[in-house]
Amino acid sequence: MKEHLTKVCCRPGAAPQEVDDFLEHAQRFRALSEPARVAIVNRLASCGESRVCDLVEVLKLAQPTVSHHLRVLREAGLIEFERRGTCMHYRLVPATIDDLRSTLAP
Amino acid sequence: MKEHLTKVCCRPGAAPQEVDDFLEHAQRFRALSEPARVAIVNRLASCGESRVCDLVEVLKLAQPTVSHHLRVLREAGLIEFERRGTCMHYRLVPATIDDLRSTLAP
DNA sequence: CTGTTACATTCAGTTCTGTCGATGAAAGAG
DNA sequence: CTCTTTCATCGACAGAACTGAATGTAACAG
Repeated sequence: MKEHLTKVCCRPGAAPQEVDDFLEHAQRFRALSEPARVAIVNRLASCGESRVCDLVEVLKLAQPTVSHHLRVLREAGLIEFERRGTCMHYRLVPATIDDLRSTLAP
Repeated sequence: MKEHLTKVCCRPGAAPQEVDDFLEHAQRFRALSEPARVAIVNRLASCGESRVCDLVEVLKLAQPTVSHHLRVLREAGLIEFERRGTCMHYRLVPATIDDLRSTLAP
């Protein structure tokens, strides 16, 4: 009695959809799975740009910790930076944000 | 020389926006930070409903592992279930998905 | 050159999380 | 009642990740 009456997939023509196919999406969601990183994204969204020293002051976290979170967001493609003098100016990458939002669309 | 010339927040009238204020958003993003869980949400979105045994077959993961992921998604409010006989039928909670998507809006 | 500022990286400690075998609970079938 | 099926929970382990002190690096001032 191994056979199931219901089909495994409701849409026979759809792609196989293995678990690994969703690795990239999961990695971007993971970048937003920490309150500090959501706070960073929120600030960049409202300010347009922020320096690291400002983020350290706002988030009340140690500077290496903030740099760590910025690296995670950067590697996920959610933010980018530009050097001006000794300061690093971070800003959002709207295209990635939009792409992530569209994956939640019905 | 402690004082900065630039304001800490670009929008003086905005809320304080502490790190902990984003804890709830981060928790929901965390629920989607695993490929298996994104795959579950994707399947529920396309099938409307799935039993646990079907998800085990599709995801090729052990049954306790799938139950664990379902619990994470359930506690995040992203999915809900209904018992029919001995089977548990899981489905999405569209309101939570929509709410999460709106947090990524500009 | 030296010193300072702003930031990244390294390292170590702690906590968290995915995975699955073993077990338990709930609902039928007979 | 017993047996089977379906799923949740428990327990343990390996790997991942957050945090921050110490250190390294790059740019600028003097």
